[in-house]
Amino acid sequence: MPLEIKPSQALKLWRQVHLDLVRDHDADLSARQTAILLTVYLELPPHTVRGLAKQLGVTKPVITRALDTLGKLGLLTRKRDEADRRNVVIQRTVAGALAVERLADLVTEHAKEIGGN
Amino acid sequence: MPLEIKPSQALKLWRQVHLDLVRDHDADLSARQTAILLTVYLELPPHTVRGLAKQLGVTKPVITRALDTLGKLGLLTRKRDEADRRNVVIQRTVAGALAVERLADLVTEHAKEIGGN
DNA sequence: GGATAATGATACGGGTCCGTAACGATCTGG
DNA sequence: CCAGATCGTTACGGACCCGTATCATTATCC
Repeated sequence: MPLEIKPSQALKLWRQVHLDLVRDHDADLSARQTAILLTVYLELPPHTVRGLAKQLGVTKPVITRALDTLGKLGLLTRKRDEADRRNVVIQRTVAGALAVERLADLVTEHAKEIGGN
Repeated sequence: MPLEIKPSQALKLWRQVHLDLVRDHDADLSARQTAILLTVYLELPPHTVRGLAKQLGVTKPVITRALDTLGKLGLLTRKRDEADRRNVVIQRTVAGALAVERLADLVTEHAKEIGGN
């Protein structure tokens, strides 16, 4: 059963969630950072810098910098891959999982409030 | 009829749309810019700097700068209010309407692709 | 008219991010 | 082994955004 959303509903939902994100200004993530965070938490590991760069269609330094920021926020960690020490594996954290969960709740809550058209 | 979305569906949807937004990197808006753009296009006019600042819970310079950027992108325009020349009225543009419409389509398309859990 | 208030814009010092290019570290294949 | 490829990071110059404070312009009210 596909998820049925009308364009007008989609826009209301998008606006309401973004308003909340702006107002709770402790979690001011850019679109790229959000995409990275959700990819790490939704897709199967392992996640590497190169793999993320390819998925997002951006260069590696972009990923490195985003990981710097997300790491500073405690939302994920980097670990050197001991099997191939050139690689860095991106791992989840408790704080990151909570942030993702909160985002999910934010979206579902606002979806409930949105009427029929 | 409220909109029913499960948390796991919400996250998938959020990720897919953000991935698309990152890949079409002509429209790299921050959360604040997105909130402003959607507010202008969804809520009834008139929109002022002060009003937007209050709705988003941020200071006026934040709005001014965001309007600078959004104006430079052609997504909206400013016009002096002739009735009270202290006010600036934020107005929609054709390009902005198209961008909003495209975002709506993006969300609805990805919603369709998302399965039942 | 003149003091006061309100509105949006600007100045400033600091931080973050960008894209390109280069770099050190590590693996691989002959 | 050693040249070459691969991986993630860093350097650099430039652009953008932040928050606070201040500014110029305009309206209001006595």
